[in-house]
Amino acid sequence: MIELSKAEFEVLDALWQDYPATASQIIARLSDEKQWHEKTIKTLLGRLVKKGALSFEKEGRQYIYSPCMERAEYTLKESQNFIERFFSGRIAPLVSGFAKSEQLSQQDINELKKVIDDWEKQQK
Amino acid sequence: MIELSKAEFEVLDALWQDYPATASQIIARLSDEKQWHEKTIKTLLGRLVKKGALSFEKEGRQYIYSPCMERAEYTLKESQNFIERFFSGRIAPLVSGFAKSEQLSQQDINELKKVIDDWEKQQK
DNA sequence: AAAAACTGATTACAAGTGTAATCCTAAATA
DNA sequence: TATTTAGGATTACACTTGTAATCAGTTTTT
Repeated sequence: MIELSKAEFEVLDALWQDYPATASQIIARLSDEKQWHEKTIKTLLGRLVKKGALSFEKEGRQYIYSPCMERAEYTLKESQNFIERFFSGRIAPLVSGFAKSEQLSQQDINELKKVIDDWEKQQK
Repeated sequence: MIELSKAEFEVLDALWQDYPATASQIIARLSDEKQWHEKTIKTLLGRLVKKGALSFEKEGRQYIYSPCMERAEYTLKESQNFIERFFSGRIAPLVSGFAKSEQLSQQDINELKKVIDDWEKQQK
């Protein structure tokens, strides 16, 4: 699995919002949430390319970036990894921890029910 | 939140197995799963103390270590953090991702149902 | 008592990370 | 055309992390 740092992920996440995109578009998107210097973001873009998380095409003297994988694919792998490390690969204890500490809303519960429902239909 | 590295967490996890414990007990526990040198584990213990994740008492010339927080408390915070970063704080999309990629077993589903059930009883 | 072994403390060192600044070249502007 | 500017490439630098080795003092062993 490609290992991304937190900052790298945030840049990739900005690209996932809408791609392909140029560096300056990505910088513009991030400027709302982060106080990163433009140079910082370019460094991170370079590292993402080096790690194989992004590809680009030249257009004039600019690069047009695209992610090399889908967000869902990446977050699924990260999730598996996380759940393996902290909960021996089982997902229920994570949810249970949230429930016990009253971190679950009725909406969460409804959404979870729907996920279960869909899963069961799928099995049939 | 105290930030622990992967290696640090594994050492702390070994301590959570049973504590208080001495360095050599922790080293013994870890020797099954990891090929870490004894010195490496002691370094990690030192870093955990420095970060405030462990405390110790002297007993003769040894230290008897204890974790400064419970495992459930730590994993809950990590989970919140994770879900915030990757799923904007909502837990269902994580579970849904697992479901879609066929990572959920019937047992997982049963456990999740139970969590939901308990939550609903709690609400009443 | 001298040597060996064990404990924690200190030091080491490369790779990764956050956070840019500087350099170099091409394009835009004055 | 001379200069400023915008883009990417290269360099920087402190802090963290993985992974120990060395040091220094105290028990054990011989």
